Amino acid sequence: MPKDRAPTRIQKKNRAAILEAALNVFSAHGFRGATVDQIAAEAGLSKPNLLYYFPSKEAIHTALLSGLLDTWLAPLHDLDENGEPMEEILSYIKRKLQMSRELPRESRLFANELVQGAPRIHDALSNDLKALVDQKAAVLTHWMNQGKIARLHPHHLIFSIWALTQHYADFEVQVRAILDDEDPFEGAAPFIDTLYRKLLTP
Amino acid sequence: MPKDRAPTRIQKKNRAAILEAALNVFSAHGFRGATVDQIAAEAGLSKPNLLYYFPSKEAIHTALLSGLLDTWLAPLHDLDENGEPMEEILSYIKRKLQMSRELPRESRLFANELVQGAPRIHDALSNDLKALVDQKAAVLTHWMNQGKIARLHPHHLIFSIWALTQHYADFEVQVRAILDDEDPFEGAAPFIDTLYRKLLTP
DNA sequence: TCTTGATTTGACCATCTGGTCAAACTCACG
DNA sequence: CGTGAGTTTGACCAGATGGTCAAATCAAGA
Repeated sequence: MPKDRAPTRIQKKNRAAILEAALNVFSAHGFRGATVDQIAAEAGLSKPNLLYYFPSKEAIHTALLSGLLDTWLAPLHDLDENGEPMEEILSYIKRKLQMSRELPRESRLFANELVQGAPRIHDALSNDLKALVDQKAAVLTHWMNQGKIARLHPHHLIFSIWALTQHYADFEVQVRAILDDEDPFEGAAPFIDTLYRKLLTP
Repeated sequence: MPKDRAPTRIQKKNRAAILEAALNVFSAHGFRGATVDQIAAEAGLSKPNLLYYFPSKEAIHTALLSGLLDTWLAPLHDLDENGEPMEEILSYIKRKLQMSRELPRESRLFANELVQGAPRIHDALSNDLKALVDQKAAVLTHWMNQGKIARLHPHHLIFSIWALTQHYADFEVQVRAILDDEDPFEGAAPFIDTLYRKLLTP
């Protein structure tokens, strides 16, 4: 294993290749379903070589998850309490859906983890995530009190946005099996926009 | 393996115990994450004894999935084209949410399968499921044409119902991590009801 | 009770999988 | 160049896992 000096050119390249490969494999098969050989092959490395960069399969998975958590929560983080309520929320939803479209592997990575009880990120959920959600829920409540948006349970409002947007990435096969040729996101975007416009109008 | 006569008392009991145990294990760990030993232990059988009733791990999984698919789709199947539109849809949603509450393992079993690309039920999706959804989508369209409910993309309307209701079962850990003590379904039911009332009112 | 098919099990096997290690090879830099 | 750190690999290992099998045990009808 490399010492903890500044990473060399090769280290940067290989670490990145490993994480990229791991994202493919973990998101498609879950933690248990992924094999180190598979990840190594996809990264263009031998298994021992891969384990030269990460001490274990678990370490790769952890690195991936924690590295992506911020990205994943960025849209919610960006919800601005000083902005125009309806506009802020609809733009949050738009960014969230965009994310499902552009980063479906990331979505499925988290989905896999969550469906199985989130054994490896339970802490992040009840600490970082909960704190962020509670804070934004307070903003929503404030807007409701001002009469800017309809009064609803703020947490469930956030859950509904997650559910609706991530559904298209997480259960893409199902959606595609039902929508023959149609691009799922093409129809989803206006549908979801309409939905929340109606729902949030006081 | 037992001959294909009428199943004996013992066969019935053990097959049922195996499927029940398999539901626990597969829904919690996914196909690859589940082990035959684990299922056998949970069913109170030895591994060879379990494999006396089902020829393979795969066979148990298949039997489970196909045995539960009907149950899973029953609420949608029951959507009555001759009923009162708004009432029919809201009652479908209610039953679907009830199902997530009472059968979360089943929900997660399918979720696990879907997130990973549904390798084992792809056919059922593009045949049985698609046919059912297309048929019910036509009913929704008819209601929209009659002006009984707001005009929306019928397929996405159905997807949204699935997303919102199943979210509470599939990602229960996440929901519970954020809602401290609160029963998730307690708040979800009125929220979702309000949402669709507003959305569907023409 | 006796017989026969149903049920159960301990022992076993091949394969897969995460991980190790020493030896070989490469690269950057003095 | 030469050299030492960084990188790569073939061979290997231990444990887990899906599955097999012959022998033992059990259940129920004649």
